[in-house]
Amino acid sequence: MSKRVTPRSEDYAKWYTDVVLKAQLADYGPVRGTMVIRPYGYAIWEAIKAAYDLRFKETGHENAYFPLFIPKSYMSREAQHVEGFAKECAVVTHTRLRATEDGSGVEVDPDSKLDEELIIRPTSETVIWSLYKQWINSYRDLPILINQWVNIVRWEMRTRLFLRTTEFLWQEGHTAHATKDEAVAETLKMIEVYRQVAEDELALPVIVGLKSEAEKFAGAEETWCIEAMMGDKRALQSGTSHYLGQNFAKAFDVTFRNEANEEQYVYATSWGVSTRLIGAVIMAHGDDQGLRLPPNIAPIQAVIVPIYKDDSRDEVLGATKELASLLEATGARIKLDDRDTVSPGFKFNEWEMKGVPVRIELGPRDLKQSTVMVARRDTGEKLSFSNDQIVSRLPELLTEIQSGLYKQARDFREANTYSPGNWDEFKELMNTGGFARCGWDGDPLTEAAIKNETKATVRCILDEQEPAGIKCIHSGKPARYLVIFAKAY
RNA sequence: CGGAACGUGGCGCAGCCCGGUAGCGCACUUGACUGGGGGUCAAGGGGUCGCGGGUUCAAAUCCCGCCGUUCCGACCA
Repeated sequence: MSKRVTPRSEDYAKWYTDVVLKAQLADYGPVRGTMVIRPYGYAIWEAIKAAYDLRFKETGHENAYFPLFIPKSYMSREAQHVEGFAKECAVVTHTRLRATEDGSGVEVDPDSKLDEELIIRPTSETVIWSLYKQWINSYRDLPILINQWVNIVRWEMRTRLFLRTTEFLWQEGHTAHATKDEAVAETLKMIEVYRQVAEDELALPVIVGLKSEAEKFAGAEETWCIEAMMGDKRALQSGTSHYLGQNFAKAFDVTFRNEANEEQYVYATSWGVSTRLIGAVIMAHGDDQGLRLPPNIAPIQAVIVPIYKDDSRDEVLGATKELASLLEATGARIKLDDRDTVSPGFKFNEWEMKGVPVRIELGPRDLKQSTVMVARRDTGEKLSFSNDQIVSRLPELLTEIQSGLYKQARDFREANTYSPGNWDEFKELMNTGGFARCGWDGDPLTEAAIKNETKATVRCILDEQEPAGIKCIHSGKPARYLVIFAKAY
């Protein structure tokens, strides 16, 4: 493997894969479409997870765990749901192996065939609603506000590390409510939580909107989403929150008695974000040196690299250890890279590849002057600070980098968001890349035609209100919605 | 599932056309020198050439079959 990553301008897809592999975030698993999340990548996931989990709990949700296996028959209860997921379900048909007769290996034991096959969850609405049926009898049992952090399997044809893999990690919230208003409010509350954490913690500017009929979740009445622009100007759906109406309650016959002693179906929501967010962070912030991590989710916020010759070694190492504990006392996540086996130049490149926001160099020169050299990953700037300064400046520096990365990504999105005036301009824009903010007549046939001609899809509907005086970019009819069109991952 | 390419030390590749001792770079091991942007020199270790069959005195190389992977489409968080 070469030392550098493929430049983004040369081959964006290859750049992405290079960064994932060289920053040691993930590796390919032995089964097609699977990935191994390596410790550094998993640490990023843990930070993202912690940020979301905190907000979920603050908004009244509890974590639980539902089984991986779902009876096949459950999948067919909700008509749209089965249509949406049937083609990508992994199915368990047998329960054991046996040695082959010639002893050369193992084979499926035909005697162990299951009467009813099991589906490995592609999402858990069905299994969860089969339990909610048992748990809900009265309005006094509502609302139920449950979340789970789990792995799921969707047998995709083509996969890409973090963005689309056969198995991935996510969280899925599943709530049950007595009224439509309450369920709709929950749906909106959670998309707002998604927006906040994406923007405040991942420094990922997102657009909040509603999915079109074609793009919404299989089984939902309405799907709300957050959409982000990646470094190649394509869109990435980064989180979704669904208002499910009474669809699953009806499919699983979940009713309750309201205060007037009337039997009613329960209203539902579900919402999820996945390890795909790691892909979003990589593509929103990464550059040709590798990853650039927002300090709030960086496993290491500042790395200290000692620089010494044999005669200065003990003195420098002593000083860096002291500095490390001073900086740790500020609450920052610090790594002292005291490996003696690689050169400082190697460490610089390695930590830049891994996106550590701040690098602090300390060598004999600094020792004499009581200073340190500080390099910012976001701007590449190198600055000299006195020993005292760095301790008070580091927290500020991390805050600046956090907001700087957000601002860079938002400016990039704004600079690449256009309002094309006619169909030719639209087509040209979809060729060169970017978001198109324009009118759409709301007709699924128009949407399909646009996708067919340009590969662009409705990323989200910005406002449910009919926009005055705006025409559909494709049909020229009065627009039903103001939307964002873009090519998406 | 349609189109294309590729399977050779851990990784990336050359060798194949034209059959005859399996090679290069990176990585790895040991030592010395080095150390402020991916170090230098020296000495080492490691390969059933994806699997199965065929042709041949002889197969990484030619032929047939299978398996796998990647890329491009359709599908998708």
